[in-house]
Amino acid sequence: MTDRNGAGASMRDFSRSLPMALLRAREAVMDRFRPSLRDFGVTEQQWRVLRALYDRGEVETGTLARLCCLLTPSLSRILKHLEATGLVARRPAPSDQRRTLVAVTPAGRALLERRAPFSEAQYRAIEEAFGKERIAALYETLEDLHNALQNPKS
Amino acid sequence: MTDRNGAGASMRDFSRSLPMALLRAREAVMDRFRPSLRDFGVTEQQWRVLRALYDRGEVETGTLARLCCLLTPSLSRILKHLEATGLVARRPAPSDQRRTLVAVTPAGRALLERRAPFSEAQYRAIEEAFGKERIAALYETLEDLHNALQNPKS
DNA sequence: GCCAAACTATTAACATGTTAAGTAATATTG
DNA sequence: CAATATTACTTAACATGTTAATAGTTTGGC
Repeated sequence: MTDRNGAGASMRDFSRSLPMALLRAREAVMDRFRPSLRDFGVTEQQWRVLRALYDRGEVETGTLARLCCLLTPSLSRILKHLEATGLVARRPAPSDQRRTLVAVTPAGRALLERRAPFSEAQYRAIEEAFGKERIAALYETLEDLHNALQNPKS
Repeated sequence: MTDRNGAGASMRDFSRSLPMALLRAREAVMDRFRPSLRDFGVTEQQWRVLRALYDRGEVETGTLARLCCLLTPSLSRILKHLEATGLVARRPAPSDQRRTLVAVTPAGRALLERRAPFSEAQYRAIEEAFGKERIAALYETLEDLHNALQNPKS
């Protein structure tokens, strides 16, 4: 009996929590990116939205939420803020008035391109510290894990 | 030139964002745990706090924050809530009145032990879907990544 | 064409993430 | 030992996470 709480309750060691392990790793990575995000006056989530729009052009809100791993209520507020600061533009979809199309503005694009070099520099530092091949392998493992858990036995 | 935004800006593909990859994987995992958290009326972060206290006994607030990957302002509010609902107890440290010691109460312990089996069942499902060995390897990779990024070149 | 059901986005309410400022206790220095 | 700096925690303010409810559109029978 190694657990300090007795009772024979079979509880896994807290250090073997998968959500915690993923969170700790992610925080270690984000600590490298937070300084420049702060310097450019955007939050992590705002950057994700701008980043996705830069790649994809004009997309629907729902699609954007999936791309950015955001829930639609959060995205709603983020878009309100980004629109107010002139970094994105919204318009109703012509074919379906329920849907909203979002796109990055020239000002948003300019911000993206100004910060990109700082972000890339951190990626190079991370790859140097951990190994480019191990990073590539990690991407693959994480995607596999995501796919494996996507469709439950239902 | 394959980027749809021209301008020659060298911006990595959004799918190769390490924070996004870690977040997507974590969300896929958390989706398995959220239902039972909801059933037991605790948030993810509240559970982390209870879980850490169950393992470690009485600990200082600062230590607890590090263990749970929480910032101290967040932990402050979480502890206020957990104390109000009788799941944890706080007292000033006898040797240093600045510090606060926190411990789980019997009610908190009871909650932990009631939910533990549901959590373990999900771990078994995840290990079955992805492979116990790959999970173990992932833990190691994530910890290595965390350690590699801990002490910057400074 | 009409009505109920399904869909999309938003708002509301409460909890947490993040940074800065504040408060109280301890440690340091002269 | 008094003035100062440091430490530990909390509060404050704004942004997001999460769930439920709401409002406007569209779709599918009938």
